[in-house]
Amino acid sequence: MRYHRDDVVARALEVLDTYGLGDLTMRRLGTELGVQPSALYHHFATKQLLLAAVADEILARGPHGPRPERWDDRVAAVCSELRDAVLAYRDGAEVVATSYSFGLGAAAPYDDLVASLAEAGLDPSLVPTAARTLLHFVLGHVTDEQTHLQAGSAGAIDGEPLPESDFVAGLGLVLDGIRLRARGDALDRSGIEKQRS
Amino acid sequence: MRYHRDDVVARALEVLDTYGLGDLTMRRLGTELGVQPSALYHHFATKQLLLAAVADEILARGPHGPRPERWDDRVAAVCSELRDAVLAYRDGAEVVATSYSFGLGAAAPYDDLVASLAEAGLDPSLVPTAARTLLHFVLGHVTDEQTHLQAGSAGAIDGEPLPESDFVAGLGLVLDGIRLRARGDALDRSGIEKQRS
DNA sequence: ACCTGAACACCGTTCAAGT
DNA sequence: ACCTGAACACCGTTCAAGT
Repeated sequence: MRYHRDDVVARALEVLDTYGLGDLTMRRLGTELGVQPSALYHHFATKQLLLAAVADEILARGPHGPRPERWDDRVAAVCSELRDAVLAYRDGAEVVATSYSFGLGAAAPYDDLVASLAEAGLDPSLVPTAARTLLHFVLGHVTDEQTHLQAGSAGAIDGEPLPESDFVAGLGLVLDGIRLRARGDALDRSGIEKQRS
Repeated sequence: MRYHRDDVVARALEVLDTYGLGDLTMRRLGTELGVQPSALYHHFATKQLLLAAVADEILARGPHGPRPERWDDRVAAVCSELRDAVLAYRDGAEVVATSYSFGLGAAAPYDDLVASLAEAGLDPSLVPTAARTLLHFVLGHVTDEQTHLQAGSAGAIDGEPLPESDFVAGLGLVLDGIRLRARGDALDRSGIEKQRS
């Protein structure tokens, strides 16, 4: 049997979801496809690039609802959809976060956030900062959700499943910090607003 | 030569800082100590637990300035010291973030944040949420800083070094969201404050 | 264009045995 | 208490060669 790049990614996604990231090896994936591990290097130069393609596929398969009109609703929607997308696959958060941190994949949510934040009336130099802050929150939060959920490794704490509302609450914190600056305000250390001149 | 647990951690830290996380293997560390790799399992049951000890040592060696009196200044100080601590060692952010996500190490900054936030006058159910949100921001941001700094791996983007002010700006966003709630306020979607009843 | 077969240079971990 | 020696069951990647 002969495969294309997309077949390899699709099967990698199955292996990931069924056996987890630790068992998604080039050798295991080769076996799964009935092919030598070396054959995979015809499609991807390194395992890291394969994983970046897997990350992008996870995001592409995620929900894509209608984009709300208001910039802050749109930011919230992008973050929620990102969360839903990675939660749909075992270890999805780790795959996407790693790929993002290497600058290889997961550019789409970042670009979406930048586009939405550009309309907020923020100081333009704050837009990339705000976008990355949101991404760090979402990826960190969902990584926690997925690791705490499947406590199994040595010494892992067995926390409760984390209620869905916790994501909304955390996102609300960050979003309010951004909303304040969108109004041109910021809080000083005492929590008293400083009006824009 | 015979070693104690602490000797092993100290040497692991040297290997980490000199050669990076990818070269911090049980075999490499054994060689560095002039000992068989299997000898390390007398001190640590798994590599993961060794890395958790390394993470805790990175934090212990970090700066420990005086704790400001105001809760929000104290939160900012904890976050800044956490950043400084992990930036002091190559791949320090990744080591600490991984250890934290496994629930094995890095509990100290979390506990410090919870203690400070407890005095903020927040709804108590929001305290752990705010603490984790801050941790996600700091660890995500510093991981970015360290990976983008040493662009070297395949396909990595070679972004500029990220100015120090970007950390302060991002932290300010999250902190303002928390400050708003500490006052008993929150912003609705239009950025108009809702007073507590 | 896609794959085989074989090799290179590694991993983490276990375990009986030594001092 | 701390370590050796040897093994088990794996890794990612390269490369000449095949169709």
